[in-house]
Amino acid sequence: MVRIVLPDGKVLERPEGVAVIDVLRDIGPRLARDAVAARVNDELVDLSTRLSQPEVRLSAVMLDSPDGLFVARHSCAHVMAEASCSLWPQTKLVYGPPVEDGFYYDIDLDHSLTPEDFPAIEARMAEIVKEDRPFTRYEMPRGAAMAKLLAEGNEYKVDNAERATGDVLSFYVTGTRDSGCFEDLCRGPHVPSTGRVGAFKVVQVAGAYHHGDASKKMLQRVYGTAWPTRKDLDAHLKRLEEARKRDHRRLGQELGLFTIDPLVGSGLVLWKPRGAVMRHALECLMREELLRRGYQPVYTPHIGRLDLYRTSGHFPYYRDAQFPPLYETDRARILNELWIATYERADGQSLGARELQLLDELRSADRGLYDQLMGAGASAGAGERLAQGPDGREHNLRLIRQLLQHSDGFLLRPMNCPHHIRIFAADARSYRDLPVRLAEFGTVYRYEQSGEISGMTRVRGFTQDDAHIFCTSEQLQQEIADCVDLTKHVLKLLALDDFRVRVGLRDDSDKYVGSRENWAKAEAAVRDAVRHSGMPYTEERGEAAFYGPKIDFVVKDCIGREWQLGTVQCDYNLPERFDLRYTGADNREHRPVMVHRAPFGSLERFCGILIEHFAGAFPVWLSPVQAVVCTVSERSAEYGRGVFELCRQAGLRVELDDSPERIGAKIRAATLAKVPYILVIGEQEAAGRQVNVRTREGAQLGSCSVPEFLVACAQEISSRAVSTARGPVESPKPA
RNA sequence: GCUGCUGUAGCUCAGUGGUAGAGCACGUCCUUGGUAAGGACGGGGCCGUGGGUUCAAUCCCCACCAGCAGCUCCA
Repeated sequence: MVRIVLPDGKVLERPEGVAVIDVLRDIGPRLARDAVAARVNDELVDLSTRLSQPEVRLSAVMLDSPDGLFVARHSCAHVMAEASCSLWPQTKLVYGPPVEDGFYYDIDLDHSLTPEDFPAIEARMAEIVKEDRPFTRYEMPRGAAMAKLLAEGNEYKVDNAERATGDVLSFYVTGTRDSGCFEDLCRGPHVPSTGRVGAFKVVQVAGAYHHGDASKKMLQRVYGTAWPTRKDLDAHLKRLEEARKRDHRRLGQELGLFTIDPLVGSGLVLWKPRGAVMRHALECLMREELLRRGYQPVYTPHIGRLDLYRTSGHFPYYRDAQFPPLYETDRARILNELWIATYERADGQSLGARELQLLDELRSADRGLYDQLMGAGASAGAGERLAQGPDGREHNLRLIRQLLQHSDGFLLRPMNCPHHIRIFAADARSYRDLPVRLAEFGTVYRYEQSGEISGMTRVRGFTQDDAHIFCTSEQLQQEIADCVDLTKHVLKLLALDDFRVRVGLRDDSDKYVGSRENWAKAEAAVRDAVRHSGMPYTEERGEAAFYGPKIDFVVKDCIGREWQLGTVQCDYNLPERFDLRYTGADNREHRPVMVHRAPFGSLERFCGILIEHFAGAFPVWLSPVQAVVCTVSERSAEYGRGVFELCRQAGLRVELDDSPERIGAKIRAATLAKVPYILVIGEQEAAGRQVNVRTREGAQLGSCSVPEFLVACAQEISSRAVSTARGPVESPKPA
């Protein structure tokens, strides 16, 4: 017998081998009819599953529950796969899991699918759904199953089977077993029949690498969405459409905030006046906070010598993500390329072909330098010869760097830290000076892959609200905690409360610098700080910076893509690479620790996210235009111009619309421009020396005097009152 | 970077193997109008760039550039 414990605590006893569906039927016919799957103990299973353990917990899974949708979407992926195989018999199926809001199926197909194919796929799916064939599971011993898959000749399924665990592999037939119906290697579970997958739609197709490996073949990934009912599907499609309306690329265009011009360059943001206003407001906010928290502003240039980045490790670590170096001279270019070729040569190998070629180039470009390098000239000592042997790598790297002292290349800076480090190093530092906190809105340049560039969120030139803290290891804990606090503070101020915290740690790859001990200390410090902050967080291996672990604040944009905003990073390694020191209380030299941190992250990305967060309807303190004076007719225009001037003198960002349009059109224009306050000025207002206040939400707040309005605005602005597009909008309350 | 799609007026988009259209925006004029669109007229286009096919290319083919979606990457 099997003891079956139901969610309400009731216990049923049934013979061993009883099917879940039969148990549900005994509980209630409607339950049995509506369930799409079941949870047995903690496992999701088919309704046809037979119970064999002596005691189990059992609950029915309904289509409209998260579990039910997960199962139905997976089943829907099978239906889509069957449709594809039916339309294009050469389709090779790869992998088709449920995902948030839907599912996808990766396929290998010579015909490249376009949205024009979707109606045919959907039509075929609808037929399969209408046939309402059962999902029938059958199992085979691993050996037999592998033989079957090999015979079928789909190398992807063979690969999937090899990766699957267990002695038994399962298949699902949409129909009865051996009926010749579509079947697929699959772990399951599935809904009882194809009629139960809900309302679906094929939404897009795009490329995807097999196993996410860029060196592997590119497959076609067909995305679908599925919901319990047609109504739910429509609501989802509607939500997507609404989300697209708040896309910062669209709103940035519509509201005139920024533009990106191919003539200037891909991924380079041009801030138009209105966008610049909101960025400036954010910068002011941050400056106030930094001064309050003991930071010191600095300014540094946007480029630096290559040798700076050799010291830091940025060059050549991230060379393919950097704009190519600027070279003063051809000999600097050749020497640099020689340095890179030498650097990339594995230890213990002799000079490579590239090195020899560059040496040839150097000989014809600059014989003197060549002789110096090769030791043939009279001035060169034997020790300066370019070492040919297997152990010459380190020697040659040093030698080339030495020769580059005369004329080097420059790099558009990919990060600000090396410049700030050199400011720290410029003075003798005592422990009494620490922590030193150097802050700068520092613009950096990274050569992002062309396919990655997107609006303001992924660009090639951006400004970080950056700062570097140099402190003792005793101070480290508090400094990290303060940075986390600052980041939380600004996110809260902007009502950006939908973020997650990610602690990025190193993995075993070779992209990290520094010793294990340094990393262990840094990771402990970061983990400790975030734990003390009380925020939920996830630890992710392989997400660290190359010099240290970090705490990232990650938000989603309006179409669900995740972006890193604020970051706090702990670094024992760059102080070592730059040989930073301070004098301790013991009058001995000590190594400081660094914290890299940027609460906004990049102003470009942050503003992009803010645009979407507020759907362009910024709080008054951030609004590019805070009020528009709209005159009703020429008769009130002069008074209107006076009101405009008064507002402007009071420091309000105000515009005047005294055009010959009708008042309705002016209000419409101001509303669409999402200006928070519209001041309607007619003869009545002129007679009473008042303004009539209307909000972009359409509320008419009545009339008040100009000073009253200005005081209310000033209060709203100085308090940095925030209302999101979702929530209610606070307004001044004119009399 | 990879796969696919797209590129026509400032913006959103029609369109055709015989050198182009709409709406919005913009300009001028008329209208003096009270809380989301008053009317008339007008200016504006190397049809992304470079090659090719063709008597003829915005349209067909190729390459490049740029944008979009996804994948991969992201200090």
